[in-house]
Amino acid sequence: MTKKPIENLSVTDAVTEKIESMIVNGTFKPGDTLPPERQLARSFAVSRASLRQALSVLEYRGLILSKQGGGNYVCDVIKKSFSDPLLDLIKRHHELKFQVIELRQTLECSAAFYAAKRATTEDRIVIRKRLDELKAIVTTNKPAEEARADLELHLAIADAAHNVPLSLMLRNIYSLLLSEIEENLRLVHQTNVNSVKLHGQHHEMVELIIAGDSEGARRIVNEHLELIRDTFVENLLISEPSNEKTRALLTQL
Amino acid sequence: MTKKPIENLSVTDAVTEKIESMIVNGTFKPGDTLPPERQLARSFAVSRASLRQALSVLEYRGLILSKQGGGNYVCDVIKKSFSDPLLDLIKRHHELKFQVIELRQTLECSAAFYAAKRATTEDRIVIRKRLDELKAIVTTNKPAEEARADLELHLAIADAAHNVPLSLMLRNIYSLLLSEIEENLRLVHQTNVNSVKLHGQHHEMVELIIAGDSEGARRIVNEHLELIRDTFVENLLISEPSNEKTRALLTQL
DNA sequence: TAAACAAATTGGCCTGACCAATTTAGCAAA
DNA sequence: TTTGCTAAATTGGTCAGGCCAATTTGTTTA
Repeated sequence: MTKKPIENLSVTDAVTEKIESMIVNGTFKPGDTLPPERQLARSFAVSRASLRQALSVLEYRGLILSKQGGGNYVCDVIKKSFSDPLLDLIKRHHELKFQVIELRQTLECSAAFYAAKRATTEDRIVIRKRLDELKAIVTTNKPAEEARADLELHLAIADAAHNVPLSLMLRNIYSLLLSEIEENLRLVHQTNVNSVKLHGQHHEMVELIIAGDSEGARRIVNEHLELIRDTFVENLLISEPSNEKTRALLTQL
Repeated sequence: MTKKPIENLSVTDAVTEKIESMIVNGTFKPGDTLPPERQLARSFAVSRASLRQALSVLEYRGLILSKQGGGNYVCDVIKKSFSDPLLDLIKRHHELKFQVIELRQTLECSAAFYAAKRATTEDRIVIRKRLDELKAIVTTNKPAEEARADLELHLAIADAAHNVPLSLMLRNIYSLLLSEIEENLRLVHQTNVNSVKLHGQHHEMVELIIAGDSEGARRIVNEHLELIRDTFVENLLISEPSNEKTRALLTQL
């Protein structure tokens, strides 16, 4: 006997699903205005408050748009919904981005440390290859591709650490920060000093890892991410110098 | 004259952002229960209906969880994003546990480092309280409760680091390792030397964090987890001495 | 000590009301 | 008729207060 999972839908959830399906199956078409809230609530036999809770979720999801005095409109462009709440959160809170970079620093330092200890011959070959590829791309001056190549190098190092959870976690962080990293690279390249420094660090960290100098590798990666972190903070200072959150951030350093 | 972009925030949206910020900046921590809706509404000077609309969006986004009669809880957001595949993996592959402990070591060292730098007065009070609770429980000789109290102390330290992703990640690791930690404690207590050492470390790490000695805190936590890691390995050696994976593990140290 | 009950707490839901933005209808002027 | 303005109706935004049901908490009882 297959036990049916108890239907634990709240009134609000039920209404949300109902309206959603009516939009999906074409009862309400994009651009349409929904019936007035009072009428809609009556037709669903729920209170206007519950209906409005449902509508607010639908609006957050980008399915409808509410205009005071106007009505509730079905959006013609279904906004891509964030499947990942954390990603969503980080996009809107800069101080979290800083924290993620900090976390990245923590994890990468360890990754380099263990990579220097445990990298196999194949690992070393891959790491060196990624470094060469990065160097080649740098000369073409294409920030997006460089960001990707940059990440590939760091990823190769992470994998060489032979710690699955560690490398999984870093992958997640990279995907979170990809656009951020592009932006940062652009900024780093505005000052030649930093640009040279960054590439020097890449070279050095690879050498140290391949040489098996775990403490040295940890140190150089720490410096590397220090530079990245500082660039990010500078970026913030330029774009939002007097922002409250920005100032709060600075007190933590 | 800088024209301010018109603040078109509805009451509901403003409340949503407010609560969200309070979660992000640590006013409400994962697992916390929010104040009752009526009280929260009063403190924001909005109606309960508006507050509830905000809460419903936050719940949809997976930031909080409402339980009728219970309260509104702050979720461990990260479960949905960072560690979902990770959790799966580790449950099915025992050899990953060692790597998780290693990851824990990495994360906790950083947590202690930042906690020493950033802990507020309240943080310090909580940390000291957790230590006292742990000490009290140690005398009762109940491994399960001691494991929980142990984790609570480490958790308090993680929270004091004021890095949301870091603390979320550690929470997941703890939940993953809870049973493992109990087992380890049992083992540690079989030798009085280690037992005394462990509790001494707890005491010392709290003192160093409260004193603001970030490097010292990092060092002592590293030693602490080194001891834990070694105990785990010894445990493996006892239970599966000639296991292939066990032997492979030893070559990595 | 532990189990069972009762009270207080808390979220879920509803009704009805008022305000503010928008739309609509009506009317007057060109 | 057309245009432009104004007032009324419509509609979403918010609030206040109330009742119900699930949960938690404290107390009593076996």
